[in-house]
Amino acid sequence: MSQEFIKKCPECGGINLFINKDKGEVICKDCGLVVEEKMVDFTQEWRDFDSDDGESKRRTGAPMTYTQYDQGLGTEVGQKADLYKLGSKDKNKFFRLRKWQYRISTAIERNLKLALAELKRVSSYLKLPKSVEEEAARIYTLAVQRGLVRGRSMESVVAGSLYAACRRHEVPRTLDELSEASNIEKKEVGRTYRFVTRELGITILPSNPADYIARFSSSLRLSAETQSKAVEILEKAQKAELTSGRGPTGIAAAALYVSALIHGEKRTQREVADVAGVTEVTIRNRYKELLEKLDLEKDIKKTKKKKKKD
DNA sequence: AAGACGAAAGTGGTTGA
DNA sequence: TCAACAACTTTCGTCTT
Repeated sequence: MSQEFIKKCPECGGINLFINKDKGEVICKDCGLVVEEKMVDFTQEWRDFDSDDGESKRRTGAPMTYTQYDQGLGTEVGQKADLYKLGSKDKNKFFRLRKWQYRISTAIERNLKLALAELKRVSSYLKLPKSVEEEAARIYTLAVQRGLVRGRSMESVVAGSLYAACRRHEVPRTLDELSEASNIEKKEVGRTYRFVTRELGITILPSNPADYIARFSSSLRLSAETQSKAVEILEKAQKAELTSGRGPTGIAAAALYVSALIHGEKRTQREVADVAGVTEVTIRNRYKELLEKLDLEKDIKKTKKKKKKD
């Protein structure tokens, strides 16, 4: 196992790293950056196969999960059915405990319970993988704990968390898609997304146009060659610095459009624009840039000539 | 007739004073 | 907080297939 230990804070270079094993986080004491989340638990895992007291060292149980509002570990203080066993002294104690437990749990847990139901709904609507759903739930849980939901609607924070989780796992859905699935305005999703990621110190890698290709390509029913050609074009485009600052979907759409032309699988600009959620004009602009900088015109002409022969 | 192209004006978000 | 700005959209007229 080659697990690299982080010794310096990548943000400020400080060496005052605080390791919180319970939360699985490493936090820089100097600048507050969350250096590493969900780190591996390095404490000794006790395994004991053949001694008599092995039972007590075994760790079992259902896997812990963030999509369960109490992470599947909730405790209920007593059931009414137990009451008949207790004397009056114990009954008092019982009620005090129950009240106490009720107080501490309500606010946050009730919120989580509702929110995670919504999260699951949206997630399944978008057919997101389980890992993304988990990540989103984790992000949302953190957000609630830090009181970031105050003043925002629960749904919008859910949508923001999901969007962030998608980005982190490189299974990008567009803001439009999230907006549609969650019934939250696009700009609101974007706003809470930015807010949540900033407040939680989640590093956001700029989304890569190539990640969109596969999905767009399949909804346009393009061949695998066209798809890989599009990725190829994208790589060249990135080297020519055509991608920075532009919307990733527009670039992906244009690359796919060109690639389709080259392989004689023509799609109209409108068709491509629709699946990518951009306008024809944007595709045209990107398309024009691609032709100019990447010298692709000859490839297109080739396929045109071929067609004439047929 | 449908699609491609381009110009011009409008929109929402970022940035820097 | 405001203005400048870039990316993107909307709309519309013209050209091409």
